[in-house]
Amino acid sequence: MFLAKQIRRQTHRVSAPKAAASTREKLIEAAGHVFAEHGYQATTVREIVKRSGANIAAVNYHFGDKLGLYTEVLQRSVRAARVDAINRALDQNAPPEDILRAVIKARLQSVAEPNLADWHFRIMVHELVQPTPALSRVVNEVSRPIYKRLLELIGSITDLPPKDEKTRLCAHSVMGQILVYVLAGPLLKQLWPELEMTPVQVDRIAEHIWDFSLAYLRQANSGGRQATVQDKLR
Amino acid sequence: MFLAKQIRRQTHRVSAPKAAASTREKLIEAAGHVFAEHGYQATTVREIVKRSGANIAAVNYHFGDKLGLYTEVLQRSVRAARVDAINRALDQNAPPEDILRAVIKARLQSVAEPNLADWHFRIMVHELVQPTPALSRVVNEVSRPIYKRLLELIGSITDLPPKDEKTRLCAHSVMGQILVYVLAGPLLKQLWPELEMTPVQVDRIAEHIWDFSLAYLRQANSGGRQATVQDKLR
DNA sequence: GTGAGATTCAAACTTATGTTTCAGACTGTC
DNA sequence: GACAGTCTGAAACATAAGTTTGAATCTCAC
Repeated sequence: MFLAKQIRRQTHRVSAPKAAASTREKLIEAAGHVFAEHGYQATTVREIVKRSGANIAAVNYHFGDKLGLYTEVLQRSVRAARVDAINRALDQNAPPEDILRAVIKARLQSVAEPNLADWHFRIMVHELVQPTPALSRVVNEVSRPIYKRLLELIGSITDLPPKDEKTRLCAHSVMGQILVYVLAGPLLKQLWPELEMTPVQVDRIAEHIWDFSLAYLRQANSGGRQATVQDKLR
Repeated sequence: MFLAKQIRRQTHRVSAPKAAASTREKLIEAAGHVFAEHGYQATTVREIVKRSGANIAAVNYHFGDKLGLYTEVLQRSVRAARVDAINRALDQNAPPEDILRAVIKARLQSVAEPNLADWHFRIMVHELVQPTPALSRVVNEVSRPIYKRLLELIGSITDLPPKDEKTRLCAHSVMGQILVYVLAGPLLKQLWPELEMTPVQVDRIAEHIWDFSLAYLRQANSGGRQATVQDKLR
């Protein structure tokens, strides 16, 4: 009895023991959506359990506390998120310009499916505005490699070193153009009601961002030497 | 007595009656900083009154409730913020390209002075991620006119109608490049520690965003006709 | 200076929320 | 079918935060 209580307090089911992970999984799924919508602070465990149909005590039983659940969600997030898609895009053997386009598209598509599976990115956004204690580490572990590869990618288009200030500024310019749709989605929707983030429209936007960015990147490339024929033909 | 209480509950000093606005002003000032840092939800009135040196009851006395104080802060924010600077930039009689540069600079400079006077924009950012009930209205009242003018400005560079989809996408591209520094400031700092948002550096960034954007805008302009000499020179 | 209203203060109240408790249900094992 | 361990449920608990209260203090016109 007493012992059991103590043990429970310590372990709180750190990993699914058997196949009874149903409640646990439902909690994570529900928590992802709620955290993504409201952020960590503004989210109540009562809303999570209500959404998942679980009991209020389930969170503490399975994850120790609210932060434990959040950590679990965040870790899955960074693992499952569009990171895969981005990495796949970055890995493919293609001209850097095409890779860039694929990356933009992969990232932007996360906005198009707000209901399913892609609260991942929105959680990152909340982390961005209001970092939670231990979790900026997780963000960092995922963001840094991607950032690094984005620098290399852009550097290979502009023929500049990845760590060059200009390369970084260009990377930020590309990131910013994507971020604005993720972050300011509701605001943009108000300013431009016709804006519908359908997959088709998202593709158009991604295409625009690519065009917009390449206009400068190509020019930056041909800054030193004269523009080559390849530069001029797409 | 009773009457006084009732009246107090209704009016809660809706406007400063005499010159005794000291506490009231201190509250607004302190609240601005705290709200900008944590957002509405995560901010406690106790932190605000502690920072301002006022008593806990002062918030309710002067503003009715926490939301009343926030509303006041937000209204001042949208009035005082860099909106003035932006409008001034938009109003000046100059070539559209130069105006665009001034706008970018004005907006970006709000990041450089994080301590003083410019929590305004950060509050907007929090509104963006977590809109508070009645206040998205305020945001809208300010954002829409600026958005409209930005469209006109960019339209005048690209020779496209302001409401054209392409114009809008370009406007978003410019906005995004600025937003990324406001929103992702802490993250970028981690990814690129050397990044110091000094006034000088901010100017360099603003200049980059301008260059980056114009590379496309000019090209878009010359989409129909051939690029003019002016287009090619700077 | 005095009184009325405005303002401040410390304390208490109310509600929301994370957490704990403990009894009971479930599950698989012997 | 009894047992041990796992899980769930309803209720209670503790704390934090927004708000209210009523007395004390201040301000200023008369």
